Amino acid sequence: MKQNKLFFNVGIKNTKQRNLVYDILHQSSQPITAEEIFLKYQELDEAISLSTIYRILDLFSTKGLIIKTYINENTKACFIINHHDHKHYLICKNCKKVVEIDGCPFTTYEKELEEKTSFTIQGHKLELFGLCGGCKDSLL
Amino acid sequence: MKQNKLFFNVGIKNTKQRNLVYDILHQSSQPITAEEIFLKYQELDEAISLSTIYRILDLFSTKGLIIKTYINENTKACFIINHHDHKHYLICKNCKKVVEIDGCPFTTYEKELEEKTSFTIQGHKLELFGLCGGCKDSLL
DNA sequence: ATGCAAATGCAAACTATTCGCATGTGATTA
DNA sequence: TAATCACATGCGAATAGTTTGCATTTGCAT
Ligand SMILES: [Mn+2]
Ligand SMILES: [Mn+2]
Ligand SMILES: [Zn+2]
Ligand SMILES: [Zn+2]
Repeated sequence: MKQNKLFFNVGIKNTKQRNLVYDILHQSSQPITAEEIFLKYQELDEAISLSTIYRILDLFSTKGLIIKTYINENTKACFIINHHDHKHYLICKNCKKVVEIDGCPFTTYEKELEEKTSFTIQGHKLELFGLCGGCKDSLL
Repeated sequence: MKQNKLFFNVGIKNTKQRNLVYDILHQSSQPITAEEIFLKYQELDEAISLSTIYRILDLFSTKGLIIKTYINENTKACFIINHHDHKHYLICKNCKKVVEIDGCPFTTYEKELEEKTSFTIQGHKLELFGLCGGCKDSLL
């Protein structure tokens, strides 16, 4: 099997399953669930065990290749390629569309808060929700 | 049983279980899970079925008496009394302490975003995480 | 090519939550 | 106060998402 630079760099083995799961995540513009990956995998006429997908997603997460997130008050975990840029999402409550927001509205706020609370702030999660342009119109 | 004004107002029956679950939520300063409620209920030498707790929490949520939230990237749902004020939380990654932040850093930001994205924004969820004062010290 | 640690597949376990159904209870009415 | 009845509860079973144990297979260093 052709060496995978990405996997080699983080010190994990190169397998057919990992390559394909990575490709699927890479081609997805939105966060996707383990089961969605499973289904896309099958569409490519390949077989994989769902537990292998979970193990791969876990590994990718700890190696920092992907981000695990619970979007949309959901019970299912979602995964997305880690582009190493800080992103937030806008989620349509009606059609569940997820739109990336660029930029982050916090710059000074976290500093203020650190002083007020004596916490050291390491990160945050911001999710905005509402109705997208399309749904707004169709719900008239 | 003494009439419960709060329950009467939202048109639901007054039961021992509902009263006690409400009290437990009311006395908790932090969001708590169904199971935590179950355990506190038992500490009061009362018995209840866990499924009844889930049904009560569901009812309280739809009646607007409480808020269901998935805090801390957690797989379990948490519940807290609805004080009808907009709150955010600061969560310690080490000890899991949850601290309320007063105020909300967004005022103009949502408007800007509506223009940029054509979404109608109806709400948002912001969670900040880091280390609390105590944990910062003890992790030296 | 060989050996071995690590990855996979499968089934079973697990956790949080929901549901069906028999029984019990609170609110309304007489 | 007693009768009524819709609705609340308890119990166990079902479900959804995820994890784990173990036998088998595979990638990679030698
Ligand atoms: Mn941000
Ligand atoms: Mn806010
Ligand atoms: Zn939409
Ligand atoms: Zn702490």
